[in-house]
Amino acid sequence: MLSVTGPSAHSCLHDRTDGGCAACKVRLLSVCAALTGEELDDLEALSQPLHLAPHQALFRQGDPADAVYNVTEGTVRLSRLLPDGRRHVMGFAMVGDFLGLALPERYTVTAEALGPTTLCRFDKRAFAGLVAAKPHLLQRLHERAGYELNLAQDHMTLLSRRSAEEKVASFLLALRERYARIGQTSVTLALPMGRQDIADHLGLTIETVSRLLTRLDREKALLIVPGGVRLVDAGRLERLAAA
Amino acid sequence: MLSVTGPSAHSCLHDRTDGGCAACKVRLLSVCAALTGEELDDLEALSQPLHLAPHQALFRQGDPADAVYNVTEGTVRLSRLLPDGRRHVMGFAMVGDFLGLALPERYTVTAEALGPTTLCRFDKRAFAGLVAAKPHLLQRLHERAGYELNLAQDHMTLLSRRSAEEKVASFLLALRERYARIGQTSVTLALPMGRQDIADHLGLTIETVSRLLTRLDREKALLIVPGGVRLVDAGRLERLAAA
DNA sequence: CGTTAAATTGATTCCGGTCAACTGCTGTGG
DNA sequence: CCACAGCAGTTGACCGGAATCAATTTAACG
Repeated sequence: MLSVTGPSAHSCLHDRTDGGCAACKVRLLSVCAALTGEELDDLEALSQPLHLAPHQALFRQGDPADAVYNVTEGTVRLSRLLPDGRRHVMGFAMVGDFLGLALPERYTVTAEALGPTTLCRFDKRAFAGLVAAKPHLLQRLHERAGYELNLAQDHMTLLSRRSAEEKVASFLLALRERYARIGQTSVTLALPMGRQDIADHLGLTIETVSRLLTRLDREKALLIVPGGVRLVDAGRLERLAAA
Repeated sequence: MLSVTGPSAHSCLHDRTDGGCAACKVRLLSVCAALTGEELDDLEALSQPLHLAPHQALFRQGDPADAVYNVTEGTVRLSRLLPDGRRHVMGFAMVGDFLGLALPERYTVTAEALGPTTLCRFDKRAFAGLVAAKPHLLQRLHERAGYELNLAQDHMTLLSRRSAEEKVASFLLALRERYARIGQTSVTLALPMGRQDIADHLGLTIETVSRLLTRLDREKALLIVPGGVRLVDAGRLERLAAA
């Protein structure tokens, strides 16, 4: 299906039989990194592995928020629907990302799996209890929230002050950056999301995204491959994005 | 100068001689609301009143972040400068707003006073110490960060998916909402920021903002007055913003 | 009153949106 | 095994909203 996604889905490492949180390969990427030893055992007692099929919704905008999640495999699309039907894709949660950072009453976005996805689910009340008991976990959540806020501000700047071409180039580079952060370094970039998702993320139309990708392909800045793009001339993209 | 800003600047109530934090009129609006009694005394010991003249910078993007602030009077413009000179105004901090929520290493935005402004300054190290000692203060900071994140997401949606007219209408209504939150309820809305600031906040040009305001004036949805606008037909603005 | 910055207004351009047709892939059922 | 339905993506023609360029008017202040 996706020819460039690398190793396919496997069982959730948060599953107790697999060694639990201590062995979780996304632990150091996630808020769980705030915890050690027996604290991890407490966390593990709360965790429930969860598997989503492609296009399956994890939760919807407006639903009462009864759980928080940690993505361990795959990609989740976070979006908002406007009253008139227009959609805005806030972002994409990838391996190590935490959903429900702010511990809100109700979810403010809809979360849907883009492909086969696994997560760790934590009951919100129980998790909130743990947070209340472990200040450095709260500390870590807050740091993460600050980081997210910063990303959100970057994205605002992108949305408000940049041309379509700059948006697409920045998007690809930001995605490469995120893959690098989770140890995926390849010139070929998987795009688990569709063109419409990219458009709704960048405030463009699907046609514009398509046109720009083909143009960048034609100009040999990248190569469109099934399920992703190969960044042939990353320097050129960087120049476009920086402008 | 501004004919609609109401009572003019007065001395910072965080000043010890004025009764200190306990008497601070913005306390319940700010993160300080997390604290009570003697904890407030601890906070107060750290607080330094600060006065800014119009257009004076509080800190600049990239500066080492050595303090956090609470706005007690006036309005602060938060902006980012892009390498090529384009500017994005992230938002406006008003009475009760906290600057430096995420306790970052370096400021990610530039903060400048729009008019005469007073703030409480807290040394960051000292404040961080207090936060570490008082989990419910951290809790409160984190709640606030979540709220900010939510606002940022709303604004992203606004920037990416709405027409110029919707942007301007939404901006005015959001501003009214914020004034209401701090007890300012008047049909006349003060606009302490200039047209260029509004444009840079909404991802528009100054000409477009000016044209739209004039049009809304001509259509009797609002009335442009020195230093602000009078919302004559708020219902109409709401219909425009909701679209 | 004169100087300067902010805001408004007008003419024109152009980027990205809209509408529409087409391509190609994938899966399904006869 | 092929026909075809259905959908994602691409491509083209055209249009329109906001940007750009350019004066001009208004307000602010010494």
